[in-house]
Formats: sequence, C-alpha cells, structure tokens
Amino acid sequence: MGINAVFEALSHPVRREILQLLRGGPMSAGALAEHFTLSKPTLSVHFAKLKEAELVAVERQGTSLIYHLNMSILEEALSGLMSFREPKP
Amino acid sequence: MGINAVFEALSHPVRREILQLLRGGPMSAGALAEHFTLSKPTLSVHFAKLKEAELVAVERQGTSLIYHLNMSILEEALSGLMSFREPKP
DNA sequence: GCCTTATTTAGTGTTTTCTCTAATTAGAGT
DNA sequence: ACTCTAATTAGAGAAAACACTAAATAAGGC
Repeated sequence: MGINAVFEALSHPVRREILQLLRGGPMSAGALAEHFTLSKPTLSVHFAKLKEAELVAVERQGTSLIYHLNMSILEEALSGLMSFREPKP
Repeated sequence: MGINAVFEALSHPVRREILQLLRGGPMSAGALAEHFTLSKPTLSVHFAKLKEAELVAVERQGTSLIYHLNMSILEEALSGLMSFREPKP
C-alpha cells in the first residue's frame, strides 16, 4: 500500500516540483498553485495524491490549508532505493 | 527527458521488482519472466520502459537477451531524491 | 445570517497505461 | 533453406490518470 503510493506520487513532474517548492518551507495550497499554469482544482488533485502517499501533511490555518513535507516517508523511499546498491542478503 | 523517464519507470511495482531481481546479477528476459504470472509480451514492454529510462542495459547472448542493472542512473535518481534532505541553496 | 476568500469535490472528456493474443524478428543448429 | 527457441513488435480493449469547468464545503468578517 504505502510504497506503491509513494512511487506513484513521485512519478509526475508536477508533484515532484511541488515537493521541491516545499523544501523552502510550508506553503498554502494557493501559494503553491501560483507556481503553475494549471487550474487550482487540478493542483488540488495532485496535493491529494501526495497526501495519500504521506509525502506531505496538511494543517489548517484559518481559511488556508498549509502543506509541508513529510521527511520520514521520503527517507523511507530513499532507503528503499538505497537497498539496490547493496548485494542481496 | 531522462529524469522523467526514470521516475515514470520506477512507478510500477512490477518494474521495481524486476530491478530487485537484477540485483542478484544479470538475467535473461525469459528467466525474469518466470518470476511473474504476466505474459512474456507484457514483461517485454516493462523491460522496454526500464531500458528507455536507462535503468537497465541489454546485451545479446546467442538467442537470449541478457538484462543487467545500470547503477549510474540509479545513483543519479538517488542523489536527486537526496537533495530533498538538504535545505534549499 | 450573509458574503467573501480559500480550497476541495463532482462530473466530464481526452490521453495514457497496462494487459492480452497474434504475428514478426533474430540467432543457432540440422 | 527449415525449424526450433527466445524475445519483441503490432493491434486491440479495459482501466486509470490528467486536465478542465461548475458546484460544494469550511472558516472568518461584517
């Protein structure tokens, strides 16, 4: 369930760019959307996929939803890829 | 072009499992196919995507095609993910 | 309670992915 | 040349992904 969703989420360039943007710190959905020419609903669907993969977490702040990176899942995916480098046990 | 194809290739569980199998050393298309319940043509399409992403390389040996891991591309994708861990420059 | 702002959910059409079976290519041996 | 094995390419259909516009939800200020 988990690892599949993570790699599926990472497969789209827009979603990877969203993660890049979040490296600079938490951002609202609207602020993120301004960096793309896509419509807000389209971006919202991308956010949902990143959230489903737990690559990002959401927190409400007034009327805004603030997204931020979830490092631990990223580390997990990372170490999964890392294991390719070691000879099979 | 390159990085997109790599993440696209990594997005399918079967293709990730193919890479896992290749960790044990080079294998022929047929030998790889035996590890799955999918048809050989289907697997062949997965091989093609991995090859397009340059995650694997092919070499003919008689009537067989031998696939093996291309570490350098894997390292590249890896360090690309790694950069998420560092604060933005 | 009503209006505004921020964002998501619903509905729709198009494009892409994934799988299959059938046909084709490539090399090796007789 | 013929045949066998190994693997790919071609064609087709079902399922999923992606983008849009329009409608719904949630919180805050008047």
